[in-house]
Amino acid sequence: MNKAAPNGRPRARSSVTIQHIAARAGVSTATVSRTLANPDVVTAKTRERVLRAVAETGYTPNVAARNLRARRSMMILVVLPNVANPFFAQVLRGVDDELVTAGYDMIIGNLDNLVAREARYVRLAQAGQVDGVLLMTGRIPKGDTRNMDDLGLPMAAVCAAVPGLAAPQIVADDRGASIAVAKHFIGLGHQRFGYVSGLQGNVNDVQRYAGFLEGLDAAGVPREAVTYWPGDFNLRAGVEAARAFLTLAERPTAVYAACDEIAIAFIKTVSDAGLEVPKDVSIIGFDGIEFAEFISPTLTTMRQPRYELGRASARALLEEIQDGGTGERLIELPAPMVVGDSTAPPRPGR
Amino acid sequence: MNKAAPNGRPRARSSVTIQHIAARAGVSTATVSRTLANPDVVTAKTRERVLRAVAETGYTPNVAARNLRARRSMMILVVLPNVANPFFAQVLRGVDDELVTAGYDMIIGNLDNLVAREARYVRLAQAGQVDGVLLMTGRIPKGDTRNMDDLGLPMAAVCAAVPGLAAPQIVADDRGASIAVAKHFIGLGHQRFGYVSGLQGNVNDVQRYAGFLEGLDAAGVPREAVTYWPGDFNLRAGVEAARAFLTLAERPTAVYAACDEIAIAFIKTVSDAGLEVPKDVSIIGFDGIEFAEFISPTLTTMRQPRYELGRASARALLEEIQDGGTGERLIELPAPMVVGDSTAPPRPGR
DNA sequence: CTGAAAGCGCTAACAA
DNA sequence: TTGTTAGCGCTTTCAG
Repeated sequence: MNKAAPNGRPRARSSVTIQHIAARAGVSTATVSRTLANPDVVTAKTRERVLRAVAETGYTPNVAARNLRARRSMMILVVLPNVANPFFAQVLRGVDDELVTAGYDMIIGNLDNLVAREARYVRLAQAGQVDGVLLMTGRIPKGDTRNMDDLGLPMAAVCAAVPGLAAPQIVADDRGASIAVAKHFIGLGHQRFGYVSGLQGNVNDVQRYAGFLEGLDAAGVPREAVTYWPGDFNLRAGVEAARAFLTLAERPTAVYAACDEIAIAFIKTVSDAGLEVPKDVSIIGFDGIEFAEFISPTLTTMRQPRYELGRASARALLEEIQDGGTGERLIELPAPMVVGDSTAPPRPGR
Repeated sequence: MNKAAPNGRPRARSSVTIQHIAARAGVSTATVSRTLANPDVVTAKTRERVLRAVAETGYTPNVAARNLRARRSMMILVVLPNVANPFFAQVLRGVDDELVTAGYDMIIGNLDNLVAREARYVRLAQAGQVDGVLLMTGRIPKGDTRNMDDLGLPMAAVCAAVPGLAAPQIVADDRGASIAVAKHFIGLGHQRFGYVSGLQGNVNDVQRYAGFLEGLDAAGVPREAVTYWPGDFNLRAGVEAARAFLTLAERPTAVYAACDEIAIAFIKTVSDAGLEVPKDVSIIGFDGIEFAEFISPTLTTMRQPRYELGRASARALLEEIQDGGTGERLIELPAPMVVGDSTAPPRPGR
């Protein structure tokens, strides 16, 4: 038992080790280990004595020692673009629920949208700190010497597909949902369209834009009928796109936003400028965040099954860990439309 | 749960160890270790040889071994009520930013609002898995045998104060902010008030309600002039409170909501019922979430410095770890009012 | 400045 | 069924 360390030395922790338990129960350390890992393999009497000793002392096995010896950590690394983004918070809950049941915990690898931060987590993974990696970033984290996919570590991707990754990928059907958006607008009679993008180059954004164009194209809408405003996945982008929209002489009557935040900010901005939604302009968002139904007008949006995305991906990752990698496979969950009051036919004559 | 991969041994990880580096560089393992931990202590020539060997092999020290030997993990456990709550997501970003600079990573202990889940994380902490614990829950997690504060582990609390915890606590000034809310309403001329609570018994909620009453009391408002609606910190609570509000014959003209979600849902619900905000009823929320300024009318709210709460608490925890515990101390960050369009004087004659 | 050697606490062969 | 024993890969005295 070491005493209070003055200068940054490790303080006293749970100082009771497997040795103490062994001594107290009058058995070997191996028996203690067995009792804890596999109770049925020891006699009832032994088990009882060991467990009593454990209870009396409040013993908990040292994880570092166990990890070192057993070569596993029961930890999963979750790499995500930005912890502050509420979207991922929901997904994380699904991930956590699934991991906890399997006895795993999660380490958060927050990139804060900075590519430079990737290397840190590659290092962490390479150091044997985790048993698996869940990618929410849509790309393979780059390390100093090796990349995340070069570690022989079980992986899975969620939310954003990673091109060329040989691992399970669980994503929403961005393209299909976006085709549905186009169809919905077309069905209402719109003829001039706008798209406010998410982060440039983001896989989801690319898919959504592509799907939207595809859907419009199928209805014979020419590409020139679509105005594109670049953005990112934040509220600010909606404000800026709306301002650009307002300066237009001949405005689109139907705008598709890459996420709900953008859509909500767009609505707010054009409303403040005196336009009416949906009479003057219809808007559809993406994600189906909770706030969508608490603004006025309520937002028409494509609902991503965030919790289920989290669960499914965690489950897939656990399977990778257990089965040693059943490997590549793409699971696309549908993102159904939730119709709100932000969409309507265009004003006559528009 | 099974521990070993079905098909034999654990998969190949970073198989290069300090031994390999030592051999390759023609030095002892001790020298390799020193070079990596403290480069200045070896000669330039030695350093160069070791670092080359490291670079050539892509060697990364095994963390479990290091943890075991060094008795530290460079991991912080963050216990939070609910990962899915966007409020905490922001705080987490502050925490992460601070931890990363100090070389720490974080493990998320998500309680999912379930007290029963606490024990799991007490165990994790007791197992030496982390160097410190950050509590966002407003209570001390209870374990099977011991509680979180009984582990001799550095701790800090953030967002919600933990009564009787001998550790730094970093919170927003709920009480002071709520007094300001009362004053603001009073200044506008209101005389009948409502309060929609957060989760029953939650420290923050208790403080906010107390502060609100205190502020009203100071202005001579009798307790009967305040209607209380129980809730939790979710949108749904705002809907329910609003419905109750609508049934009242003589309605409050000023409502204070324990968080912005509640306020937003309240506004939506009463607006849909034909009332005008703020003409018929003024509303103030708490937190200052981003959406507050993107609804109509924009929300008056008390802005919590979420990112800063995260940073400050992480910093305090790191100090605890380094200084061996400077201990108990309460830091209250101000939560300034952001005035929106949801507050105004009551209609004449009300 | 460097090397030898002793473990950190635990698990898993292998014996008994 | 249980004990003995040999490490897992690393850091850190203690000598040299």
